[in-house]
Amino acid sequence: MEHRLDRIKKQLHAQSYKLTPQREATVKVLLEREEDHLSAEDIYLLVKEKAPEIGLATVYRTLELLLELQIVEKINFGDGVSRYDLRQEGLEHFHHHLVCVECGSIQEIFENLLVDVEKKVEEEWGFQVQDHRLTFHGVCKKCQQAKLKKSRMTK
Amino acid sequence: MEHRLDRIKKQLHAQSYKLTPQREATVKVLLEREEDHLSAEDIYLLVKEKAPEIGLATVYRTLELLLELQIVEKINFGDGVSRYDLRQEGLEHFHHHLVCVECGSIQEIFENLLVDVEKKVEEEWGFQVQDHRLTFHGVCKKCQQAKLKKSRMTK
DNA sequence: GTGCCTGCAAACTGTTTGCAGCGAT
DNA sequence: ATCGCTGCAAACAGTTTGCAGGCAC
Repeated sequence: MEHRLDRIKKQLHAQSYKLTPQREATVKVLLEREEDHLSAEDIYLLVKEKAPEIGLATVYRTLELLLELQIVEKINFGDGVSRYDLRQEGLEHFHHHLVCVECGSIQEIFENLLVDVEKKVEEEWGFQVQDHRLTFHGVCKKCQQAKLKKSRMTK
Repeated sequence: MEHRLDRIKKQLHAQSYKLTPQREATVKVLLEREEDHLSAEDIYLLVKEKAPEIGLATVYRTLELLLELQIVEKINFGDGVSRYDLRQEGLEHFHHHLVCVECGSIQEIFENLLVDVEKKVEEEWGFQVQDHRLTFHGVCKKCQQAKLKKSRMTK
């Protein structure tokens, strides 16, 4: 965990930005809650626990900065809120998401499922792909099992 | 074009909603500008040309209704605005988008490129897919050619 | 008259901006 | 002394809501 923070620190310095206490607290929250797809507000509240004097605007500015440095990605699952997701180190493509319509959980897929699809898009549509966003909406394993159980009970 | 309007009218009636003049004007705009990925504001301005007395709130309410009836889809390309896209009749899956980072154009792909991918997701992750969102960001054919031309000129 | 639908204005939510102050160099 | 960074408050943009009136049945 620490090494990732260090690497981010270096990335910032390389572009002559500083890793201020507020920025560090924000990055730490992102690292700790990596799987969580937090909104800016969520992050703000969590950062406040570490650094109570921080302002929401600072969180937004930090996130914008991290976005610019490609450390995080901004995603939008359809509710009006932007969520922030750490990019995987050493993974050139953006990972996919499985959003459960029952329980709202969000699972991540790091395997690149789109290699063939991208090839096809480049060949058949002449479109030079740089990045992608892929989200599936449906029912997660857990909720399927829960539903099954329920239907057996009512039988 | 008329037949699609008729069909939508029937869909509304089936759920005991009325196709009021305002709703009709809104749907007509959506049909006429089908390829355009309009925002609510865009739609509002276009509808105003047909029905100047309409209010923005009505447009929002109509779009919400159409969303509920699965006639349109709400999409978000990352700028803060929701855009509305007519679903293709007789196409069960939601179509894909190619967003050009150079010129901002948005191209649609109606072919379902995700059949194999969805199968894999169901099998390997146990996730029961209902719908998907796939967007590619990159450079469209036109802009690639324009860039090529430019680079030849500077040679 | 009942109930759906509308326009308007106000409210709300998430995000951005302006500004004065602070702290490190 | 400069300059980047911060907190606060105000501004802003997109969307939603409350409400009184209107229209169709």
